[in-house]
Amino acid sequence: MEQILPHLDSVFSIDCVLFGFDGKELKILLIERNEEPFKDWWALPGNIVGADESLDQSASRILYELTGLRGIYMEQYYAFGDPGRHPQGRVITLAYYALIRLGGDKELRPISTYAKRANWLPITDLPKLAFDHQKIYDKGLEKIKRRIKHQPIAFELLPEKFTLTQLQHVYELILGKKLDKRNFRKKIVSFGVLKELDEKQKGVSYRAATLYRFDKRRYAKLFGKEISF
Amino acid sequence: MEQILPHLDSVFSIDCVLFGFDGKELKILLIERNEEPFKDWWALPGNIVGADESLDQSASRILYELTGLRGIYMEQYYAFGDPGRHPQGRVITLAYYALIRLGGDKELRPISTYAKRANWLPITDLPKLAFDHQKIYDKGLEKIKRRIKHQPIAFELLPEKFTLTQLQHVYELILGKKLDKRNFRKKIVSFGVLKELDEKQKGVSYRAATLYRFDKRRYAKLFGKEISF
DNA sequence: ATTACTTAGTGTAAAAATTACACACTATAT
DNA sequence: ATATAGTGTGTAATTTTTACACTAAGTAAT
Repeated sequence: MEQILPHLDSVFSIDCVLFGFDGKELKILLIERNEEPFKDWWALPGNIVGADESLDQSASRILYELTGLRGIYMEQYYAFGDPGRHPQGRVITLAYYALIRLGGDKELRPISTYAKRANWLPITDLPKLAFDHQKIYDKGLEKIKRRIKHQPIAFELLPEKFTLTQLQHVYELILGKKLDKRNFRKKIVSFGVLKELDEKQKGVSYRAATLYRFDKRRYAKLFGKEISF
Repeated sequence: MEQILPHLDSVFSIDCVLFGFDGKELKILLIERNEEPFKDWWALPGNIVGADESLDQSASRILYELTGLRGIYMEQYYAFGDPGRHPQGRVITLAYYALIRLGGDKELRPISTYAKRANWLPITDLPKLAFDHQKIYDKGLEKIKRRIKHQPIAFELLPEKFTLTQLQHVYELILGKKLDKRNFRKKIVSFGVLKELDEKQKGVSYRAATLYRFDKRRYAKLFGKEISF
């Protein structure tokens, strides 16, 4: 990424678009840069790929260093490499996205040193981003919009046990449109990858909803068949 | 790519999976390597990204150098960068695919010098490939299988004027299954991106089929709506 | 205990899309 | 004229999608 600038002909980095969901809003993790260029700007977190790492390993390491999280579903989605994208030299960057549930049990570990601070900012109100990071983010959002229609990625944003209303909420946020409650339930249940639990939601001041869990086993068996929203 | 090996810490290259269609079979372009490592093996054509090129420009240049073709629909789809993928050092490569119609008017220009020869080989009978090129190819095929369901890429494999039977043939080859003729026609026509011409097929020894053309303008207007096979 | 409030949870009918399926037509070659 | 090979077309049954509104269940306040 951009915070370290060795004097090489070209640098290969990974930038991460970390989508977080706190139960209400979709957010992304941004850092405020402490160095030129783009000092004081917000930027996507990223880093340089290590010599002996695979790309996925590198992405996992970077995610870990920035958030303390492991075992997160993460996927590379596009390489950005315009010669002018970095003012100080050729930096080709590979973009990954990850989906993370926020709040709840463990708080995210504070971030590495190269930034003034890091913050989860709601995607509805993002600041101007450094470099071509707006473009990287845009493409990432586009990507998960498509992917959520065919892959069970929404569950990554939710706690292990969730209600159908919460799940619907995630779909609505990512797709950017309201869905019909009855039709949503009919369809999502018909995929057969949800396990209805005997438990109910707790701590709400109204009728508690049934909790569900994503059933990875049954999903694995479906392989080949396509989910389609 | 792999034929040139400057003594740098890491090298960034582009490899191309060029799918070609000759009216009968799906083929890909392979080169026979003339140098170690993997001397005499078949490999995907590729090259190193130039210092002042964007990634897409670089891919276009490489395609042009290898085939003499310009203006081909081409898209990056995955970066491969396992530390061990190249025996002589770290080479991160970005894979692009392109779809090309073979035969007909202009023959492909012969290939650069770094290979003994280049050949279009049917995908049903591929040799062992150098490096991790089998993996790159597999992922590329997977990619176009998905993409052909939502994007009008099949037309890139056909001449400008084509029959519905030829179009169906392309879909069947890529999807790897037979389709019903009447249903296929109903659906593909319903998308509204085909222009029926007044011309008929020529040179066949049976009833000549009507020719169609892909209507880019009407497709552009559809943007937002999804084609779905 | 009654009431007010808030979200959970459910069914159906109409419309649209998908599937399965077979034969007559047309051009050419002999 | 006849054989041949691929073109081009319609419909009925099934499945999927859409649109739509009320009762049930639990909590909170009185």
